[in-house]
Amino acid sequence: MSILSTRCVYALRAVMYTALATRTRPYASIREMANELGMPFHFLTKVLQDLTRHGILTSSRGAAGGVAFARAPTEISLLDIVEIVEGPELFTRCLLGLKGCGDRKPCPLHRAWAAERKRLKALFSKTRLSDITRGLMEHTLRLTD
Amino acid sequence: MSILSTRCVYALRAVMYTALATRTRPYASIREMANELGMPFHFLTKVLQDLTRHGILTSSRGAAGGVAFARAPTEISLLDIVEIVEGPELFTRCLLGLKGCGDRKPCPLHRAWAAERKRLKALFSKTRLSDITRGLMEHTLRLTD
DNA sequence: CCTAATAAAGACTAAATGGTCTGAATTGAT
DNA sequence: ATCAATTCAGACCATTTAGTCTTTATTAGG
Repeated sequence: MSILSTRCVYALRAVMYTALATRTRPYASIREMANELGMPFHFLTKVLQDLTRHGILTSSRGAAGGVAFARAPTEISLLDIVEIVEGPELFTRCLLGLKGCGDRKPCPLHRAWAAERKRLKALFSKTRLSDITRGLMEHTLRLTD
Repeated sequence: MSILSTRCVYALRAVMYTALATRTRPYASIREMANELGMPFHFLTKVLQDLTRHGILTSSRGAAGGVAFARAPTEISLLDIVEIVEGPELFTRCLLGLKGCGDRKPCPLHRAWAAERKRLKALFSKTRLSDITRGLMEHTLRLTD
């Protein structure tokens, strides 16, 4: 799809949606979220359960249930999400998958990639959900096609 | 594996190997390449056939056969390889896969990602095979674990 | 206490990706 | 001409990822 798996993309868009939705009510409904964002409901459910198990979200069953943040949204970075879904090494590993690739005995792309992955990682770690929420409320940002 | 598919990683490492091997003989043997680089032979064959069909490589069957470059290695960028294997939009599309994501009505990551993908694309397009070959000959670069 | 709405759990299917195998076509060397 | 080494072609299998379905446990509200 892109450089991220669809699981990961769903997770990111979903937490952004959750950040917006939980401003007006205690829990964001997964079914509603799936409809709004055009994602398969059951699949989204699994992705969010994963985030719940990892302490990003809490959930409530039953009527008016859904998911909310376990920690303050300002304390959750997009990197937290990506690392849970894609594994912790996306921005650490060699681009060519070589085991001992590093400054000594590098692969042909090591130098350039080492700088780039640092930037990429920073992109995700510096982005706060709270900033995104504001943009979504003002409709200057969007989460759907 | 990484942000690139294993097909793509194989393709990149293979052309780098080919650039090195064809300095001393007309064709690089695919079987030898598969052994040296630790890749499944038949799978690598397919990946290289793909590059042959797209005019990056030429091949020769029979004894002493193998693959060589169809164009001068200095005229082939790593981006050419990546775009053939991963499709032409890896560094163009929205990170969240949204259709009309752009400067007006952007997704929450658009601004940051637009800058980043440009860099990433540049990383691949600016890297010349010839530079890599030199490093490989001097053993300051490597293609295996 | 009931009931409807909801998330959790897990079995299952579908599609994409990675990998294997066999046989045919081609080539260089003997 | 023959033979061994090689790529090419395509069928096939395995693994991973994406997606579906059904059942159970839980919750709020009447």
